[in-house]
Amino acid sequence: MGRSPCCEKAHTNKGAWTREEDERLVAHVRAHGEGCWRSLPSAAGLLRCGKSCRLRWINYLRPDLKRGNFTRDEDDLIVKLHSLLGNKWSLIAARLPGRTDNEIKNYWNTHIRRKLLGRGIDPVTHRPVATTVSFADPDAPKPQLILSPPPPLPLPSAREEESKPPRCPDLNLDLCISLPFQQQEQEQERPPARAHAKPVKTEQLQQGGGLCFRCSLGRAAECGCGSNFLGLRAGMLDFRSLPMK
DNA sequence: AATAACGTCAACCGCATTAAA
DNA sequence: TTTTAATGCGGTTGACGTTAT
Repeated sequence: MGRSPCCEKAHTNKGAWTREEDERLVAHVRAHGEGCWRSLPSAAGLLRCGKSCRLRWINYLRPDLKRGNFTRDEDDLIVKLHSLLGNKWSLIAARLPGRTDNEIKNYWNTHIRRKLLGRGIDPVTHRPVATTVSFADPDAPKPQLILSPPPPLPLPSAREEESKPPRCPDLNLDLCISLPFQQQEQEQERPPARAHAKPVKTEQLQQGGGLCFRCSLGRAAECGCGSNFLGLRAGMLDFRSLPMK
C-alpha cells in the first residue's frame, strides 16, 4: 500500500510562481494565518500543491525574510553552526533570523563550501583535507585513510534530549551561538523567524558557547584564544583571517 | 556575435517525523 | 496500538543569468 499523493498532481501548476499566485497566497495567509497547507490551495483559489504553497511562503513571501547578501557575521555563524550540526539546515536557519534553510543550503553549496575547499578545509569534516597523493605508481603502497569524518550524531527528539543526561559533560550541544550583540538586540524586537525556533540563551552566550575555528583545525598554538576546543566562546571564529590558498 | 561552460537559486521530490483518528 | 494524514526536512534538479572562449 503506497502513500497517497499530497495533492491531485493532474490539476496543479508547477514551476515558477506568478505574481498573481503570490498575491493570492499572501492574501490568504494574512487573512487566515499559516497552517493547513493541504487545504490552503483550494481555499485560496490556487492550483498548487499544499507543499508548494508552504515552500513558497517560507522561502520567499514571508514578511520577516531578510533579503540580500549574507554578511560576514552570518558567514562565520553558518560555518560555525555547520561544523557542529552538519547539514541540519533548518536548525542553522533557526539561528539566523530572516534566513531560510533553503537559502542557507544554497549559499553553503555555492559559496562557503568552495571557499573552505579553496583554503584546504574539508567542508564536511571542517578539518584540513589530506594532501594530494600520487597514484602514478601502481606498486606503491596504498595510503591509509588519515582523516575520517566524525561519527554521525544521532539527533534524538526534544523529549528524549530533555530526559537524557548530556553525552559529554564538556561539550554543550545546547547551541547558543549567535550574531554579535547588536544584532541580537534587533532579534528581540522582531518576531522569531520560525515559531518552533528555540530562543537563544543569552546568559550562556556570556559564559561562552562558540567554537574557535583555529582550535578546531588543530592550530591552537597560533590562535591564543585559550579555548582549544573546550573553552567555547561565541564570536571567536573568523575564517576570513586564515590565509587564502 | 555565437555558444559553451559555469554559477546561482527557486522549486520539486521523496522520505522521515509527528499528530490525529 | 495501529493506521493514516499532514507537515517538515534535506537532497536534487532545472531554468535562467553571467562569463569565458
